[in-house]
Amino acid sequence: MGRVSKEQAGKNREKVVATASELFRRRGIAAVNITDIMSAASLTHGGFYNQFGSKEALAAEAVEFAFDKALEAWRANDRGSGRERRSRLARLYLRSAAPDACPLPTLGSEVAQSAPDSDLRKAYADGLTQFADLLNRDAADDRGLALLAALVGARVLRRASNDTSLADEIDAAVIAMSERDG
Amino acid sequence: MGRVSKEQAGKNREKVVATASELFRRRGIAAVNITDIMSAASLTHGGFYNQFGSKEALAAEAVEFAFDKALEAWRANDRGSGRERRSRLARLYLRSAAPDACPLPTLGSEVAQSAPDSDLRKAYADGLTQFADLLNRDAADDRGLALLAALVGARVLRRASNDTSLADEIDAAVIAMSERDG
DNA sequence: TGTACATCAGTGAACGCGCGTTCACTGATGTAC
DNA sequence: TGTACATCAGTGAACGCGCGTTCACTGATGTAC
Repeated sequence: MGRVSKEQAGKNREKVVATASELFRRRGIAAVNITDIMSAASLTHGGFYNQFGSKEALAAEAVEFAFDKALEAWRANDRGSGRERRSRLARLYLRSAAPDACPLPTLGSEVAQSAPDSDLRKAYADGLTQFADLLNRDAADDRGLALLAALVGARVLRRASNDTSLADEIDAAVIAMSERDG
Repeated sequence: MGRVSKEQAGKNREKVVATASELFRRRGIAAVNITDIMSAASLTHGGFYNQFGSKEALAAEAVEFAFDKALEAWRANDRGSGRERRSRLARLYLRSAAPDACPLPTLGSEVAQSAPDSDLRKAYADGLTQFADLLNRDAADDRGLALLAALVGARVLRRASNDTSLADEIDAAVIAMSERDG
């Protein structure tokens, strides 16, 4: 194919990050290989190391990207205050599908396995802080933090079980909590 | 070493399951290899397939074992009712360390990647149902389910972030919720 | 109860596959004159 | 503005390592007589 314009190369790079971000959120980091990512971005795997230092470096970027998208969706729906605000955000969170989904539940355990000072871990911790701040912003106590934990847990449990009806019950219970507990 | 008595072989098998159960809860399934498990149980890796069909088969058994241990700890502390009962169980849950810890947060995403009809998934789903039933037992509504989600989320987030103080805050918020929300 | 043989738990080396990473190569882009 | 050369994004084959799994072997246990 030969060399490609700088502009095109930049676009390709962005596409790889966005693609990886979605694949990682859907299937986890370890379960997705470089070839998967590159071919989903319409490239071949060999060129990967022209753009990224390693798979983990890409993972860190992809996680940052994922948080940006997820937080963006939250900010776009950030109206009102207190209980009403939290329950709107909770509903949004539990409904959002892969491309907009939050990486907190999906990638938690893989991040837990990465080195304590890795960029991946930093990206995750940073995203967590932003979510926590946003959700807890207008609470006198820590209701927002408890809700965040419940949201993350609800998604973890839904993904792992194939019992959709129990997962639906859990979601409903978390939303009910957000409406009650204000 | 030569053949070993049936009784000893049985003990060895149990030890492998118990060891694997702890290692998996601590580090996840993929991050622990057969050699790790067998040598932690004072055996060599070659004998593994005398006792187990595959790593995943062991994982399913180890997860069952883990749920048994975790549920046992809960049942031993199951007193009172309503809000008070739930908050006691919540405290216990958030404090328990690896050998007694619940597999729900740690193994969620690896289970999510396993085949829909795998024994691993069944073991996980079964454990989830038991936890849900137990915690939600005496609630008129689904408060127990919301709390379970929050407990799982709190542990996922603690493991993934190295920000201990935020994790502590989240735990406190979940406990506060369990005390308030009764 | 003792003896000969079969079984099979455990050992350690080896196999094979998947995957992250490297490398020689291509040819269009970017640059120097 | 055109031409010659250098650069480097992308390609596809190959490398090397880790790990699940297999296998030939050992020798104590279990069993048949």
